[in-house]
Amino acid sequence: MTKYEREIYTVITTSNEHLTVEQIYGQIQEKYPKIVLATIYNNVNKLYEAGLIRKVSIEGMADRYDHIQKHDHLICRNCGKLSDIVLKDLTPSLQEMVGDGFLSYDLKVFYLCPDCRKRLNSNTGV
Amino acid sequence: MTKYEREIYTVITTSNEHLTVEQIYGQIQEKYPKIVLATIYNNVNKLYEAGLIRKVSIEGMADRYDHIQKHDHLICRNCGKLSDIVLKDLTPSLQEMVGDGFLSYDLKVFYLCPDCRKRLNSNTGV
DNA sequence: AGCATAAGTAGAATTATTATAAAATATATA
DNA sequence: TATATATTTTATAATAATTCTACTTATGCT
Repeated sequence: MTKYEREIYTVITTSNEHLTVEQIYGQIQEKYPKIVLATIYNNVNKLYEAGLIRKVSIEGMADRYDHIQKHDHLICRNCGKLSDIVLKDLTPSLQEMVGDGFLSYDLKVFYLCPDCRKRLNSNTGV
Repeated sequence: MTKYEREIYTVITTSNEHLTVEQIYGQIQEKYPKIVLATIYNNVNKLYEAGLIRKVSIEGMADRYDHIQKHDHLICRNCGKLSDIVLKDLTPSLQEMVGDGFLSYDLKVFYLCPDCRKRLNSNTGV
């Protein structure tokens, strides 16, 4: 692992958010102001291909990167807010499938986040 | 619904494949050689926003469009081949979640399709 | 027919991302 | 240590999918 690869890995895995390449770039820049965006792309791809990080693609947004601990994603249909979710009941059946010939799965659940629900409700009668 | 909207809708919903905008374009062109790609985009987006078709986005590939009947997707990790899958055991629990505050879900299962499995196995020792 | 609205066309623009070639840095070896 | 070799980074061009904008055409209504 090169210096930048390690730095980028740390940024991604210690963040509580799901960072885009731009956001990772911003954080690495604080420490290495001369770094170039392509370097972030290169290293993020290396990490992703090595299976050390996870990629989360959501409609209409740039790709985001995440740690690999198994969890699913909850996405607000309205604002795109992305959070982690652990579906205790489902995970066993899904995990069972994996191994049974399947390699992995990707589950996204859509909802309206509390903020959007409030906002949309208060707009109902207007 | 305009002429093209209807034509595009028919192409998408009667196809057994998961078509890209380019592929839809190709099919519509056979009948209307003068149609323009942007028109396909416009109408596909209209149909999608109206909830009449479904969008399937897969890493590294252009978006694909599909009918809305509920099913999940099975994707070959190697060649990207995309097929439909109905997970009888899981669907009820997922459907239960939906309605329980959740709006919908998107489940993709990754595997190696028979062709790729064969090909990769026969390369093992080389 | 005349006008309003919606739809389609043409092509430029945008955005995220990848590719490429040169320069810099790191590593290995004699 | 000096030199060769490989790897990484930089800088910038290229690409691909998609959206935007302005203009034109079609359609529906009075």
